[in-house]
Formats: sequence, C-alpha cells, structure tokens
Amino acid sequence: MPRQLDDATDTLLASMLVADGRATLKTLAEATGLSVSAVQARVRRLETDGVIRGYVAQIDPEALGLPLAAFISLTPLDPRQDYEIPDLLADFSEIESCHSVAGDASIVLFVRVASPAALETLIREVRKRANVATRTTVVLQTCFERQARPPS
Amino acid sequence: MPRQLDDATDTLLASMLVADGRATLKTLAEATGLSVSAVQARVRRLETDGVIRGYVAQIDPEALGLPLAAFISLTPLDPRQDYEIPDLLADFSEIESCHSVAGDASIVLFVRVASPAALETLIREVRKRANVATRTTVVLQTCFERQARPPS
DNA sequence: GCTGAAATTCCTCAAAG
DNA sequence: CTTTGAGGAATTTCAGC
Repeated sequence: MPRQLDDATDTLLASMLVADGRATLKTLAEATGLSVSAVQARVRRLETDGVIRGYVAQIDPEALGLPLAAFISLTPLDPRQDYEIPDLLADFSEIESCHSVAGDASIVLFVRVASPAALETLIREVRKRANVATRTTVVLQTCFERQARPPS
Repeated sequence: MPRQLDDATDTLLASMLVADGRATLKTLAEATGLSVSAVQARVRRLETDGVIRGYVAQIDPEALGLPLAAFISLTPLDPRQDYEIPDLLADFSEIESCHSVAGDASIVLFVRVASPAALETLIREVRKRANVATRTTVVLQTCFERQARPPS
C-alpha cells in the first residue's frame, strides 16, 4: 500500500525525477532549498516506500526493432479462469502492459512487435495460452507518450 | 529516423539501462567486457542518435493521487480535423499516451485521474476541445506494466 | 528531521598505442 | 578499441544540532 506524497518538497522531487531520472542530488537540493544530504534522505525514503519504483532509460521502440504497436482486447472463453490470465501472459516480452478493465473485454493488452507477421503469431499464442477471444486494434501512430506527472 | 541497434553490445547496454536507468558506466563496462571509456562513448552515441530518448523515474500513480486509469476512444465529429486532435490534447496532463489507431475509433488515449468525478470532467473537456465522441473503458486493475525490452 | 564536511566513488576528457 | 591519468563532480557516510 503506497503512501501519498507527503508534502510539496516530495512532490517537487518526484516531478524533477520524472522529468530527468538522472538529476543529481545537487540539482535537486538547489531546487528544493534543502541540503544535499536532506535530499538524499528524502529520495531514499521515496524509493524504499515504493513511491519511486525505479529508474529506466526510455528506448525508441523502432530502434529495438519493434515498430508496430497494438491494443489487444481479451474475452475469456472460460470465465472461471478470468483471474489467472495475467499470470499466463507475463512471459510474453512483447506485452508492455496488461490491464483488467470494465467493459466489453476483460483485459486490454498493449503490445509491441517487429511486424504484422509477428503480431499474428503473438495473437495466436495469446489465444491459445490464455484461452481467450481477441480483438486487436493496430496503432498507426503514437502521437505522444509520457510519464504520469504530479498534478501541479 | 532512428537507427537500429547496431550490435549485441549496444543491445546489452540498452537492456541494462532499461532495467536500471542509473546503472554506472563501471557496471555497464563490467557486463559488456569493454572499458569504461568505450562504454561511455557508446552510451553517448545511443543518446545523441535518439535510441535512448531519456531517463525517467517511475512513480507510483497512486502516490501521485491518480489511482484511476482509463482508456478513452475518440471518434471525430468532424473528420476533416482528424489530424489536429493530438495537438489539441497535448496540454491535458492527465493524458499519458495518445495513439492514432486503425479501428472503430480514430484515437485511443490512456489517462490517469484522481477520481471518477475527475474522469467525468476530463471526458467532457476532451469532447469539447477536440470535438469528438468518446467511449471510455475504465481500468479496474493494472496487472503489469513494463518498459519495452530488446527481444533477447 | 536537518546541516556540513570528509571519504569514496564516479564521470569526463585527453593523450598515446 | 584499449589503458592511463588527472581534475572535477557526485554520492555516501557520519558527527552534531
């Protein structure tokens, strides 16, 4: 159960680290008006409390050879196994996110693949593995994509 | 036009930086068997070539006060302005991603908000701003969510 | 909680092979 | 690409408030 952000200082730290995950303690200290040590202690606490889950490099999907993205909606053929589906899909590296949803489908996946052929292969394997019907929406263009930011 | 990843070493570097965006050059050097200087040059090249777009901290959305996520599908009421829609939506900080898609809708958004009431407000504003009909799918649970990784 | 300072590690750049 | 070295910068740790 993750905490809320305590105060304005933590919120500022989180904002800055979302904008630049490699911001130095010195930079953060200057922005907050605290000492480097104090900032370090706060950031450490945000990390151990799970507010900051980690730091990642954002890689261009095309450079990875994954230029094609798609949403795949899943409808279980056997509703009894509904809750097991995410576990069955965790191995597929092509799946970037897996959301259980309220709506026509039970689950919505966001996937990245190398080609239309790879998408077809993935869809078939997901159907078989999870025993689901699928409905796929191909992404034509990603207009923008960004990290959730603290609401000012 | 972003380059492909050149070789196995660049792929390994990218993988490691996706797993830990704060990995030190020394760590990367040990994993690749290269010198720190060589790794530094490679990472720099990946950055300037746009393969590495940046580094970000991943923040727990709940800690930010944004526990509710949803997909919103947009259908333009006036198809002539189709291509302008993403620009009109860029200011909404609640919108995490905006994809143009092939399917029933023209555009699919992924959004994070504080509450059902905030979701309703957002939907109304999106409709008005972009002159679209909307179809919203509420996320009940995010089973997993991860960065695209280089396919082994 | 915070500060400040010392000790350590890391980054950056250059030179030379 | 490698190694080396030097200078600066960042991180860590710890004493003290």
